[in-house]
Amino acid sequence: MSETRSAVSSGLDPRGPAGTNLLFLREEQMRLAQDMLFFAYRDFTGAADVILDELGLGRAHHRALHFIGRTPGMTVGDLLAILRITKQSLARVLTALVEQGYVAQLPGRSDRRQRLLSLTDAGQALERRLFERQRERLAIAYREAGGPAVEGFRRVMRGVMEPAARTYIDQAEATIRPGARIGPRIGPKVGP
Amino acid sequence: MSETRSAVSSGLDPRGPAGTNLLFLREEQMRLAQDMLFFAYRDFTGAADVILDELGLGRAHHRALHFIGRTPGMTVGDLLAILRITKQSLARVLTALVEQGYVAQLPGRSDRRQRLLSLTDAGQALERRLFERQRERLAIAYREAGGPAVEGFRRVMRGVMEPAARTYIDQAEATIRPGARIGPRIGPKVGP
DNA sequence: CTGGGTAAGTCAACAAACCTGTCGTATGCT
DNA sequence: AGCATACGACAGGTTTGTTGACTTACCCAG
Repeated sequence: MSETRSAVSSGLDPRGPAGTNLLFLREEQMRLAQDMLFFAYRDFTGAADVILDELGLGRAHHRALHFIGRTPGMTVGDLLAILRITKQSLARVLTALVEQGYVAQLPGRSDRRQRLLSLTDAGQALERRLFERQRERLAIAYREAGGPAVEGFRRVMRGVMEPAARTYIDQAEATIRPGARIGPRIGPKVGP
Repeated sequence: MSETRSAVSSGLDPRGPAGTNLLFLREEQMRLAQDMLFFAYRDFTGAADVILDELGLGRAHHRALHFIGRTPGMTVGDLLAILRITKQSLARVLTALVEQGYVAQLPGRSDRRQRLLSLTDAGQALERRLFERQRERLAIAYREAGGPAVEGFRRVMRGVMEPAARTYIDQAEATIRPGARIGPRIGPKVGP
């Protein structure tokens, strides 16, 4: 079943020699990107679902787990700003993760109102299991596409994001490639 | 506050000239891709939310609208296979779109059990409005990244998807670039 | 033409993951 | 002391997804 057949019947035969309607091509290009973002995100996130289901957790939990693992010691507010959900939505997910021993909360040293988030050993182990599934997909993609393509991928993805997210990415990238940045130099520190 | 610095405290100073721990870099590379997929998807889909809210529609409606617009004349089953949701979830969205005059259903000619989906004029207009918002983001990304990067982006995104989605993409791509395919040749074509 | 399988719609009940709004507590800053 | 901030919690609501059982209409093969 399913077949997934495309009935691309919309006119505009671009058979003309020099003319080939550039506007049409550009638009098609972008609609294709829409498709791809949907499919890639669907299949990438879906890769971890099996494990998640086993544990009775959802994708929301995975997202929290991922970002806490990325920047241990982050505050609840930071996580809120990244996920763009409300405090209450996060609270539900977070308390579940804390209760099940995946996430630890420690009072901030400089500001004791904060509860700095980090993964416990169990949390790290779980995050790793989830990551491995997604890693497989990504490894396939990177291998098939080749090094230069991966660089292009990064540049486009970066461009789609909002400025704050770019800053996040640039900082993370600086960890692994201390030279050669695309965007403007970034300041010493960042507001949310 | 927030700092957002990754506490890569796990030993192995990659300062060594030739050694630079490739395994670590590869893993960081992939975690970075995880981040980017999240941010890019979040911001890309979010771009259309303003309009959606105005009309009391959600992202589920947008997704349906998009794919129906992409391949007019598709069956409900096709759409189900693409979205990967249940019949009932789709039914809710679809009946709303039909009732509000955005989507038309026509009985199939060869198989009259089917109800072929297409956008009405109003549906096309709405889809275009939604698309324009997302197009802006994409235009920025494409412009900043440059042509070769876009090609790389496509290759990686394609690799992340499941086979069925690749086929879909390959067919859509064949419309705008009849030559030079990466994947295997695809079947004859499909009547609308 | 009859019977079995298929495409789609529908009803009912439920769960996940969001949302708004409000309040309280501890803490920081001026 | 007074106001702002970081976080948690309660109450109630929406969207979007789920399962399962059932109906209607249709295709096709025997």
